[in-house]
Amino acid sequence: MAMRYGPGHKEKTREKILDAAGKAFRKHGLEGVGVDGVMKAAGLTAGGFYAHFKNRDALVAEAVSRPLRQSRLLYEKLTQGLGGREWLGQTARVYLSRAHRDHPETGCPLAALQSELGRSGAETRGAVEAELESFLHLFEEKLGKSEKAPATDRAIVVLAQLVGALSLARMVKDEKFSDRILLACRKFLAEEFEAESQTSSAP
Amino acid sequence: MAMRYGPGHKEKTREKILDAAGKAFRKHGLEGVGVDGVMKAAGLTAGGFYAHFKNRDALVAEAVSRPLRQSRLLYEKLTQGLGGREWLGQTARVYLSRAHRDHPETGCPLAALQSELGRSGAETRGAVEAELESFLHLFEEKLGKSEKAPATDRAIVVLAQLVGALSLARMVKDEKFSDRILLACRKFLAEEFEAESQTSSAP
DNA sequence: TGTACATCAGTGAACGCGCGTTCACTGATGTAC
DNA sequence: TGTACATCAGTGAACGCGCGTTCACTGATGTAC
Repeated sequence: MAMRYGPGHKEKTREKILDAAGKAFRKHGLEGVGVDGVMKAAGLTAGGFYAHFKNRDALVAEAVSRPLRQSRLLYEKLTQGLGGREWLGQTARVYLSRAHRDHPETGCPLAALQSELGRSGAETRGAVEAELESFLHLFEEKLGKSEKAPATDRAIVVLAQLVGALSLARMVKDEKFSDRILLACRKFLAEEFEAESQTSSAP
Repeated sequence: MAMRYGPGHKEKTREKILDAAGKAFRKHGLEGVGVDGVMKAAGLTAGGFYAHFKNRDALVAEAVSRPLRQSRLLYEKLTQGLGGREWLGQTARVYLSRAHRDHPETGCPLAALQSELGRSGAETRGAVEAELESFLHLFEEKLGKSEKAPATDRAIVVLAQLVGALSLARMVKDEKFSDRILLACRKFLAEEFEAESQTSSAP
């Protein structure tokens, strides 16, 4: 019972697979779900997979970098006009929220797959690095430089803080403890990080 | 050709397995190496494994929490007498070093296994959480409180920064870029983090 | 408009392989006499 | 001191299972006449 509806539908199926894979990998890890599981989640059977992707590695690279790119584009729109402390406060509040912590499957792939990405092949690592640089450029623009550190360094520190804090919060078992980690780091970024920072709001 | 040398040798074999597993898991991930691979790395055959551990999960829990505990005990000795800025500067220099980045197999399990730990079973997560709390207590003592934040919050922020920065540095492909991540976060911790902190050096 | 055919996205069974785990066996050590 | 036996850490073959990948097949769609 094959269901096909004219041209353009292969592309839609491909996107369904990528969406399912993106969620499954973030939820269960890059090795926690197989081709069969991804295809089942997309409402398909395993055999059809190779009509869309060369092999499993190609799927991983795309399924990780795609949501990174998508959320950056969305995020650029959402924070348009914001900059400096205002921007940082809102970013920290959203990124270090309980909702984000409890739903890795729709959240940041960097935090969800951190250690596994460090061990991934060249294809995946390259795609991730490019997206990571784009995020840093955005952060630089929003944060600006300070008396002591250039904008790039400040962007790196903020990104490391965000990603590290969310990972720690997901690692601990006790929910109160986890909440405290989120709150402490959110407060730090919103209230203490380089209080004298020069804002350079985007146009 | 079984090699056995009297009492106490089973315990030594068990430790050899744990050492091999600790390194292998940090290098290849919790799912990147199997019982067979761990036993081979320890110079043994797969079958003998179950004389030492109930099952694979029991090995994982112990192989992750043991190096955490060991490095904390060592680290407590090494930083005895230090506190405040001096302590933080040295900690950042060692943790965010290129040597640490390039050798996850002997480094911090939190950074090496971050995302996988977030998905581990209750046994592993519980063991990790206990060790993580011990580290935070040590950090609190060393850092002390500031005008704006209690010691616990400051300890959490520093730990998140360390773990997040090392993970980012391991994720990117370009070495110069990776070096810059380490340097930026090291500088931040050593020179900018709450410059007016009250030191409370351990006795 | 209606029939015959080509296309090709998706199916589902099959493959070889490595995994975690089990178990009958081996053989060096420590003990009994 | 010397021989016979019990112990038990470690061996290695075997198991059932799920993985990534292949491939002959299916059947709804679009096209030709």
